[in-house]
Amino acid sequence: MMRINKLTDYGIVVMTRIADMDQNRVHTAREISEDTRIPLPTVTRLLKTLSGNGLLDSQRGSQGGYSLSRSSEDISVADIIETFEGPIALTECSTNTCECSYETKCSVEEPWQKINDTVKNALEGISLNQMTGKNQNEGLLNLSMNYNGGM
Amino acid sequence: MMRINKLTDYGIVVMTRIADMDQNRVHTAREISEDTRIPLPTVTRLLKTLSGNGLLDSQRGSQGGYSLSRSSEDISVADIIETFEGPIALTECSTNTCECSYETKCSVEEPWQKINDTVKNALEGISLNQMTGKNQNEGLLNLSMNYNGGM
DNA sequence: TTTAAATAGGACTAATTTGGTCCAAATTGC
DNA sequence: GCAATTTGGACCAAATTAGTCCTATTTAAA
Repeated sequence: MMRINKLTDYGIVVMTRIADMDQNRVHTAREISEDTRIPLPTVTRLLKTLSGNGLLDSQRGSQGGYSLSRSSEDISVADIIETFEGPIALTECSTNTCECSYETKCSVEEPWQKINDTVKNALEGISLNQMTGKNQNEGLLNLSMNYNGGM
Repeated sequence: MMRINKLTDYGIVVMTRIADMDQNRVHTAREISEDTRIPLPTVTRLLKTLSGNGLLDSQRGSQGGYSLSRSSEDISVADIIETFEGPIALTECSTNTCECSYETKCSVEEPWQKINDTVKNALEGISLNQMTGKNQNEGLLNLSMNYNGGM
């Protein structure tokens, strides 16, 4: 548990898949559905959300489809998660709209901010490019170096 | 979004509160409920879970109650989260029971493992002691130093 | 200009998870 | 024995999430 939502997970799969495809043409929802085996209606919704949030460019009409709005190096896992789930925040308390119905909750607010920042930075450090097949090893290497270096 | 559950959040509040209390005696569910303003039945359940997982010691009967099973320095936020939510894993794929119904999902499995490790390590680095009022500043300082040093 | 192939937007339902409450049993100290 | 606790488990209500479907709009090509 402490999971990201299933749709977010699918969203990352879909984006990864598009990043792996030919960048010189657009890809239709149907094509991506067949490719990932995620049901078409669901893929449709994912793509709408992703393009609505600027991670994908869309082209309507016949011969239309979707493509990455920027290079896969410039799209992070955090970008995708935030598209589906809003700002990365493990507790309500760590958002600015905190109401803190229970007194003591507030004493843990500041530590939570830092915890969230840590998680957020970790996720921002993973690019879509690192999730794709070809660049997988490089990506992993970088991540573990960055992380272990600090601890 | 991408939240830990409310009960987990409460669990951290409760544990923090107990860590802030007199360590020389046990504390009843009623006392903790009044202190945190979390309803008694809910507190009862939280405490049962926490003691069942070894984070609290329990003493039955009259004059009974709960106390930390070990020093607040030796209990991490990760310990508490895992008590309520099981192993820290942002996606199903990152647990060993992954079924991977969609082919492409598997190509993102390894990166996810690393992402989870990063998050997990961050949470393991925060002790309950750091969440309490008195030691708050020290704790925060350590966390941010650890983290920023690496990136 | 018509048609077919796409995306866009939003409503809706079913399934799942979560939060919260309650009850009966076991334990312990007075 | 009695009162104060924890223990274990069942249970229901509320909220969230997943998934589907329908209609409108846009575009390219026949």
